[in-house]
This record gives sequence, C-alpha cells and structure tokens, in this order.
Amino acid sequence: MPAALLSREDAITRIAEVFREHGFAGSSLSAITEATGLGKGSLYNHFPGGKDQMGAEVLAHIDGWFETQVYAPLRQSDDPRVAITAMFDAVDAYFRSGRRICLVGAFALDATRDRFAAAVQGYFTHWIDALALALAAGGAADALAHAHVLAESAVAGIQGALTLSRALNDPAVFMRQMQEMRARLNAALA
Amino acid sequence: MPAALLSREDAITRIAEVFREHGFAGSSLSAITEATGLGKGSLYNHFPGGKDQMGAEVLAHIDGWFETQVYAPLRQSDDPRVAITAMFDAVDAYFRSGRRICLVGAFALDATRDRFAAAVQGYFTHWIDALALALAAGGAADALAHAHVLAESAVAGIQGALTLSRALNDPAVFMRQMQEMRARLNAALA
DNA sequence: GTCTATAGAGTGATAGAC
DNA sequence: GTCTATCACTCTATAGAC
Repeated sequence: MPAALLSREDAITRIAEVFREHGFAGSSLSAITEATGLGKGSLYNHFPGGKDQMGAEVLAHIDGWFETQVYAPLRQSDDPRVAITAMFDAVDAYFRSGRRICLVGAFALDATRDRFAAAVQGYFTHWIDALALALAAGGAADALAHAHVLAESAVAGIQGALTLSRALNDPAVFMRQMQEMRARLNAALA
Repeated sequence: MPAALLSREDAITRIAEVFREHGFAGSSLSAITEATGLGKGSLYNHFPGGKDQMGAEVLAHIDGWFETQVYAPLRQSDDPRVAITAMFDAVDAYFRSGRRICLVGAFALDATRDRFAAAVQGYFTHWIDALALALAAGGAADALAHAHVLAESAVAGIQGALTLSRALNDPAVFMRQMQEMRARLNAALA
C-alpha cells in the first residue's frame, strides 16, 4: 500500500477548516480537493458517503476533542474552580481567542442541523451537563437548581461571543467576554 | 401592466425566510422562486444584482426593523428600565421565543460575512451602542466604563441563546436565558 | 493476483445569470 | 425559458504494497 500523502486526521481537520470558512452547503468538493490536495477519487475512497460523511466525521472529531479536553476534566475534577479555569483556557485555545468560529454552532443555524441533529445536540448537551456538574459540585448558590441554567448561559455566552467577534471582526470582543464569563462563574462558586 | 402578486416587501420577507432556513449559500434560486411564487425572470427584474442584491436588501430590511423597534427606543427612552424591558419584548417577538434564528448572526459565521461586512457589523454595533447608552443612562454600577461590556454580553447572550435553542431544538432554552438576562441587566441598573 | 490510495475524465442534475 | 458553469458524484485507470 502506498504511503498516504495525508493522514485521515489531517484530511479531516483540513475539511473542517473548509466547512468553517464556507459553511457546509457552501463548501464545494473542489474547494475540499484544493484544501486537502486529494483528488475526488481519493476523497471518495476515504469518504464513500461523500460530503455528508465528511460532515459527520468532522463533527465526531470535534466531539472527541471536546470530550477529552473539556467535558471529561469538568466531570472528574476535584476542584471546580480549577476545572472551570481549565475549560476557559481550552476554549480560548480552541477558538483561537475568537478568531475561529464554532462549527457546531454554525451547523446548528441552518438546515445543516437536520442532517447532523444528534451530533449537534450531543455537543451542546454534553458541554452544558459537564459544566453544570462542576458548578453544582462547587456549590453554586442554591446549587443544583441553578447550576444547569448557569452552565447554559455560559455556553450560550461563548457561542454568542464567537458570533459577535466574527461579525465585528474583532477578537477583543471574545477575549473581553470570556474574561467576564470567568468572573461570573467564579462568583457563583461560593 | 398586471398587478404584482407580491409586494416588494413581501418578497423580501419570504426571501429572508429561505435564507434563514438554508443559509445564504444553501439557498438556491429555485427555492426562492418557490417561496415567492416569482419566476426567475421576475426575480431578476426586481433584483438585477441577483442573490447578492437579495441578501443586501434582506439585511437592510432587518436593520430597518431593529432601528425603529429596538435601537431608537433604547436611545430615546427616559426610563432605561422600561426601555430594556421593551427591548426584550421586541426581541422575544422577533425571534419567536427562540424558534427563529438571527439571520445576521448566521451570515456572520461563514464567508457570507465578507459579502455583507458593513451591514453585519452595523447591525451589531448599533445594537450594542444603543443598549450601552440606555444602561449608562440608568446608572449601571461604574456606569460608562462597564455599560458597553455589559451591553456586549447581553447581545452575545441573545445570539448564543438562539444558537443553543436551535441546536437543542428547544425554545425553552431561549426563553429561560432571556429571563436570566433581563434580571442581570435590571440588577445592573442601580 | 488482491488491496488501497491515487488521479481525473466524464456523468446527469442543477446552479445562478440573463 | 435558455444559457453556461459548476455541482456532487461515478467510473476507469494507475501505482505500488502485499
């Protein structure tokens, strides 16, 4: 077997960047061949299901990253304050301080959501639930009742800050809002 | 000359709904002809600039609505608390309690932003500035300094709640988060 | 020979422009 | 409705590893 020019993972991350830039519907196969350097034959060899399979695998790859880097630490940590700080550090790195959008959030907004409904829903529920667990463990004021709503507002705030940063073409918006959000969550931890 | 079957404004709002559902890149002219009942010839008669012009006019229409229903009241009101309540009522009505996305936010996320950069940026800066003005007038704690950051976080929270609501297919997320946001802003008003 | 990865011409369908 | 360009995708062919 000849050496692959690109590992499967490399191909997936490059395809993800095409989706980020043009959206799912706006990403043509020729843009994908250009970004990956793979011809159509190679692409269909790796992803017989075509664009839909590429979308699904990109989402699975993102989910894998968040699962190990964000959700699991939130669920397992002894010290919620440390876990939440680590979450924001990971989020800042992943979204390049607001210069990179959330592909799952972008997929959620149009009909693309319906093709990947389970993955899109899973991404956000896992995130919110893991964060709520950490907040509740930290004993947020009337903890269990409010932790889920607070976690929801944090995840929504992150998504909105990404949207705003990109709309205004200003990463400072994201950085500023993440600063605020860190403070809000820390304040909730008694 | 036969009577138009659809006013220009009706056509624009129907085109907007197509964009909301499929995104800009994913909206085909045939989907637009179907939604408007206008043939391709009629569409190019009304919008010689094609899809780009449709996008621009849809954004202008949205901006007009927000200018009169949201921004102007925020700027002009004597009572910031009343103005902010009115803003959330308008937002809730416009976004149908989370069942409808923000098209400007959706456009912001992919390459569509670059086609309409000024409109996208204007929508959010006008919103944030108007809300910051109301918050500062209401004497938010160390008012002028923090009002803009707080306004930014409110607009980001709205955008994120819309994303989350649609991702989870649950309007309750949006309604819950708007409730929280109303309380947060009211608390900031001394 | 089989199998995997490559490339790309060629398919019908459909895109946006007019 | 007509146009051409481009779409997602198929198919054939090639290379080299076993």
